[in-house]
Amino acid sequence: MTTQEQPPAPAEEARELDVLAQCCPSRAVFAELVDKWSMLILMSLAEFGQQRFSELQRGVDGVSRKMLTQSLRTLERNGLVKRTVHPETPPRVVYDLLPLGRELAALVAPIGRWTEERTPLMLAARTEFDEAHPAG
Amino acid sequence: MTTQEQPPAPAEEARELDVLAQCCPSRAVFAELVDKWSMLILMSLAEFGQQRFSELQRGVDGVSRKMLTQSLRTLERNGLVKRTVHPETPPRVVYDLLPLGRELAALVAPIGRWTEERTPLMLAARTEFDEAHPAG
DNA sequence: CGGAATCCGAGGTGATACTG
DNA sequence: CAGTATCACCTCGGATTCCG
Repeated sequence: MTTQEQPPAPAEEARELDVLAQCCPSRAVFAELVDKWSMLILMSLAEFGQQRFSELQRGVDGVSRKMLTQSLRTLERNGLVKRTVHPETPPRVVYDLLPLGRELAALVAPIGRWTEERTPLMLAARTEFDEAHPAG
Repeated sequence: MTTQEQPPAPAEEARELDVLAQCCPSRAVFAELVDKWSMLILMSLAEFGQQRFSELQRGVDGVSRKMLTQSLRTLERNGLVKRTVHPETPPRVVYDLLPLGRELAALVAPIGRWTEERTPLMLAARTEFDEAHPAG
């Protein structure tokens, strides 16, 4: 990507959008989406399809109602997730991925699978590291 | 993946993404790595190659020394990054990706590029959402 | 220069209670 | 059921200072 310094873009949107730069809007968006709960929610929705609030809370193990609500709101606000309220009694609220969310979920899933594959290696590395650094 | 001994396997219920289960070791690893700063650091190292501490601090815009140190330690401890101290004066410490880190960086980079591409869409979605939910 | 140590405020967590 | 509200924590992250 923007590996080498391009000549200063002449006030064009050809300007390098780099998430590494704090000033870039994409950086703030990145910080909002790259969140532990948000990514797990995306994975759950991508794997099991649309789910109710309580299903998500059970699916994404360990998430509190507060954080689940908050993360879903963020995902909804950025156009990644659709929230549908079915006016029944008791009420039924279903969350589903929008195209934008499906795109990101497709990129996130490999990280989940990679983590599962490589966890043994990383746990071994931890042990080695901790033995080499007994003090701290 | 399903590293640990399965308790009385409650029938099927075979999860494909163990990272969603709190009990699975990969979940804790995932939570450690899926961190804003860690991912930005990986992107910087992947894009610009090995870098010194101060270079990383300038490259990953906005990161404090504390969080940079902490994130680098975590990455080092899990075997993703190698820390090399050159005994000079002033001291020179260089960080570089290990194979494991290169693997993850390759998965993270697309998310960064995707964020940059889709930021305009998400900002638009935000505006729409905020207008539809004036109360908050 | 590359941290470690310290302090401190913001924000996440869990429990509980309440609403529509 | 799907939240919101509140409170008591307690961890996290930023700023500052000090050290080899």
